[in-house]
Amino acid sequence: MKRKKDLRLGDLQLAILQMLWELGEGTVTDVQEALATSHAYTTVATMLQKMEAKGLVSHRSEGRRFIYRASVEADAVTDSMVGDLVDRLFGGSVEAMLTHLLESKDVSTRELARLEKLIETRRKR
Amino acid sequence: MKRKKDLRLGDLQLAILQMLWELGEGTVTDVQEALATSHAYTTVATMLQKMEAKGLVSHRSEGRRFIYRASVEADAVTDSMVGDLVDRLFGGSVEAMLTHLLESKDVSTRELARLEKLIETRRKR
DNA sequence: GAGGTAGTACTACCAGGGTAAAACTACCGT
DNA sequence: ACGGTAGTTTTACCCTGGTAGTACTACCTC
Repeated sequence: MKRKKDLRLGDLQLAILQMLWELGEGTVTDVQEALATSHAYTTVATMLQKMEAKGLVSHRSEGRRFIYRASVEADAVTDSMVGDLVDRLFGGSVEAMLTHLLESKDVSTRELARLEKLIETRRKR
Repeated sequence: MKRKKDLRLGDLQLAILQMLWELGEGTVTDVQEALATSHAYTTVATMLQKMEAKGLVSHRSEGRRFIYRASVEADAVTDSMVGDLVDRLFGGSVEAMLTHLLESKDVSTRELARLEKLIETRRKR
């Protein structure tokens, strides 16, 4: 019941992946411009290199420039990171995490209704 | 709507805090022995020093040894770390996080019932 | 009071995320 | 054909978490 890869990504790496998931693929410039926070061109390029070395992204050449794409799926990363936190903070109990979120966080009444519906359909399986 | 301190603690630091929350307070040896994973005495001691510098723990002397205690509350840390992940992965939407957990994770039917009840009481406020 | 011991303090690394300048290179336009 | 420029590659830091050996020191015991 253990995730094979335990990804714990920093802000920049995660943001870059998110951009690539959104764009499908893109050059360094594409990614750099798409990022919410401002980073030097070379910072993004370096990060992409490091990420490629780790197998998070891959690239193909088009002329002399690189077109990057994510080589991990969004779901896998989300699952891994959420799971990691559930493990670390709630001893692996998803229920505990859910309870925590429902109890202490600001969830609107409308959202609560939506969630109830979600649970309903979820229970029918 | 921003948390003042964005804590992103590593495994050891979090584990140490958890031990201190559980024990109330303790010496280096206490903490070291309470940890699930094995670490050299000095590793724990060094980490405690670093954590004190950051204001995560504090100590008083008793004879020549230090008694450490957490100076941050469990809730604050949990909130901060969960909130951080919600921000990073779900654009700040607690609802999205909840949906994710309900959809993709293994939650038993009994738990779903419990959660429904929780939502019920939660809605009454 | 001399020596072991239980503590803390100091010092030193490593890895990884992040940052970015500087160097190199291939191409493009005039 | 030559210079600028759009790209990549190289190099070099910083910071933090983690790891732990070594050094120092106070105390306790015989």
